[in-house]
Amino acid sequence: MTTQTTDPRAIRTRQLIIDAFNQLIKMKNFDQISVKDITELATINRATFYAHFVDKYELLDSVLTEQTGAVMKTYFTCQEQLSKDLMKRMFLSIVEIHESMNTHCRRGYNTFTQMIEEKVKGQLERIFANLLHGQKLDAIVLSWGMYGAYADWDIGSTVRAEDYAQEVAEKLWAFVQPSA
Amino acid sequence: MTTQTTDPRAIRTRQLIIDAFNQLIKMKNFDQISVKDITELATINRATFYAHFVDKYELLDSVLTEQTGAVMKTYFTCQEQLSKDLMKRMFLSIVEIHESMNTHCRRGYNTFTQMIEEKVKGQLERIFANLLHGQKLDAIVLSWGMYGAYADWDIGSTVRAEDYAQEVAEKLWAFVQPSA
DNA sequence: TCAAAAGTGTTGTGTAAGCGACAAAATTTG
DNA sequence: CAAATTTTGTCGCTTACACAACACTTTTGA
Repeated sequence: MTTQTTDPRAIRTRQLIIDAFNQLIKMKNFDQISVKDITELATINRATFYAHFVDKYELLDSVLTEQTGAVMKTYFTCQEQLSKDLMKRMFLSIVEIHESMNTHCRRGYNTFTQMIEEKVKGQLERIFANLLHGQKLDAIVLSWGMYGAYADWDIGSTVRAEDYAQEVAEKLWAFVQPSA
Repeated sequence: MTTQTTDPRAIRTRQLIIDAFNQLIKMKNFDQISVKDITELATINRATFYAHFVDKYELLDSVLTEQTGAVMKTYFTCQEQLSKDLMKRMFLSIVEIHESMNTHCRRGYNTFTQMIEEKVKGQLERIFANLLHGQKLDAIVLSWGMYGAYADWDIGSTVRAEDYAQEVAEKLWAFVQPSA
């Protein structure tokens, strides 16, 4: 939860930076994009960039957060009850996050996977913790477990994502409901 | 020739205002568009609007100038030599200016025709004066004559614009080259 | 290999734009 | 018609951004 300005100038400028970055990342590797490139495309002053982000790595970080969050939002809301179906959709959202990142940043996808993993696990953990009313350890196990399952599926599973998601949801559900 | 800022902030803001206005003019009559509407859609402060334009009438004026100029640019450049063909294209540009205005602002087109006439005649006069190296009276006669021809054609001519343009060009050419 | 060029991050100063408030039109409504 | 509401310009104050200059690091290429 960063400060979050309401000043329309700051909002516009931030968006200009993000838009410019998203354009550049389609064509270049992350490490061959300079802050100068970004600010020139965004038609803002370089000094202004540093008023919004400490460096391009923080920019990347916040873009990834935004992207992953946006995809998740299309699969589920944080207000839902925990359920097998919710878990299934959480898994499927991970699949789509990677797919969209892969097509969006073709060039540098591999260099981002580590960051994406951290982002996604972090967000999943927060959501689980929220739904389980603060059972921190459970939330950690679930988020890591789910992401691990995804990573395994990604390596070379031949099963359809849908089916695998179902299986994962069953397993994790059993974990949170050991009674049944 | 207004001051013309190079400050990217001012350029962006001006564009935001113009874009917002162009959106609104598609849906509302000019006189039911308030400055407040424009600034809200443009997400700028109302006070800022008045730093760029004295009122919405000046905004309209400069938008019309821009639009007519943009269309003309697609038909000819100010660097050309005066020729029958150039005159023909000048005439055709008038036709297109009215067509595009008509489809663009459906609602309030009629209220603008007077302003468009003044803009177009003014621009044509400047171009003619430039090409004729400052024969002011010739330039006036030519611009009024050409626009008058357009107005007449517009009322109810059944001739194709192309053909009429050819005719007009011949006539005006004879005027500037009385020797032939 | 080393000089030129390009990029980084920071700072001070000036300016464009945001914001709230205001009185004075202009519009709407009862 | 008058009261209520909206719109209009304007003003003082604050903030976000532009710009130029800076020392510094990294990349480039002759």
